[in-house]
Amino acid sequence: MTITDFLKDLVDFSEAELDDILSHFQKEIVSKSQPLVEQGQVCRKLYYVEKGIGRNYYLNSDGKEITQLFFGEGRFMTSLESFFEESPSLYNVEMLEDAEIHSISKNELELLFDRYHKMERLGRLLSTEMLTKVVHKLNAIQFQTAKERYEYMLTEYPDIIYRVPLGMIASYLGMSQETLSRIRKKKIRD
Amino acid sequence: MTITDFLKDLVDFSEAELDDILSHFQKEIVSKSQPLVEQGQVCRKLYYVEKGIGRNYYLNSDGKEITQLFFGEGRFMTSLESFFEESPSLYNVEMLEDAEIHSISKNELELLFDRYHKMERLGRLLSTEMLTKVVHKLNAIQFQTAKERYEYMLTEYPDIIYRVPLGMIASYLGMSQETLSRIRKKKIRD
DNA sequence: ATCGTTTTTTGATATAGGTCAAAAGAATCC
DNA sequence: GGATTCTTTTGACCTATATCAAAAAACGAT
Repeated sequence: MTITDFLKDLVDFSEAELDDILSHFQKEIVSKSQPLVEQGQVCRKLYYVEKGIGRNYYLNSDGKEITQLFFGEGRFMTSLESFFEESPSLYNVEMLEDAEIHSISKNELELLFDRYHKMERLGRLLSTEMLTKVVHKLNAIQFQTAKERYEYMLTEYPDIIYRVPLGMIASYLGMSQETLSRIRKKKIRD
Repeated sequence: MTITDFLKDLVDFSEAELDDILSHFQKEIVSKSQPLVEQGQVCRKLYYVEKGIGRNYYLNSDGKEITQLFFGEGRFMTSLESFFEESPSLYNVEMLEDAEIHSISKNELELLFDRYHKMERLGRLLSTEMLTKVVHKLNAIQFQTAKERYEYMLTEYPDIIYRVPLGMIASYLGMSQETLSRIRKKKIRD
């Protein structure tokens, strides 16, 4: 879904408003694995994912990559806290496929928030939506077995599960890659 | 912190705006354990917690209570998805102490969002803040040992940890009450 | 203060899922 | 199209934490 359609769907901007808003976004073509943000840097941009899948991840104390969130097409992606509070990012952000994204800096975004009541609404709606998604995930992780967590992933992100390496999904679901591999095998047999 | 001070701190409302906004909230005195929302009902209100601690929780398939989130003083509390999407709540919501809260219905809130650009901003800021908190928790839960999760709780919610029963904290942290009891005992010895 | 209820602790035992290591299978590159 | 690298699977073993059960402690109401 193009960013234009996405914005129109959520809030009924006028043509003029929409044009102005879109003019503050930059289209970027990025290739697979090219880092957009690195752990320790301040994340300066918010991205809309038009094509591709992104993720943010960090290296734990054993140097293992832990995927925190995936961002599919039609989602806004950033290193949340870093972007909004201009603090060093705890996460790396990257695209997992060659991708087309649209970026906007914090200043430009704030400017749009100031200028348009409707833009502020858009921000609120997106933030609330994201919040409910994260709460869902939290629920899945907090008290479910490895098998149930995999099933949650299957229903919630069927598009993503077959497009990214197993190890990333495993860490996203809070289990080892070996465990996920065994679960998946057992699933297929059933 | 009173709701008035809280709102003023976040966004610079004029006196008139603030008066109008506050007039849409109802002050409620609720006693401990009195249910505000029950699993299956639609949650009709958003609450500001002025005094007391609230939580939302659900009963899992074994009938055990799982606490999902705590809401301390100065926080907005609701059954998130239920309130915004008017869907049956997955959670029960209650106060854990005799409490003073301020409530607003979805219609009145939407009315304020429509009326004031600044109100919309308030909503966005609160939602974003909540989002980062939940992401933090997710992080803590996803890959940390029981001991580390307890330490996260100590630093993130030192006020809450000594005011609510152990079992609720244990389920909030995704571990059994026995495990939390043993961890805490060991901590004291060090 | 005392009885009943709720919460916390403790001990014994069980198990889901982790870790390590190696093999098998895919994908990528010259 | 084989060599190299990356990803997934498999097996053996181990550990953190769950579960069960019962005692101890704390809390609340009369």
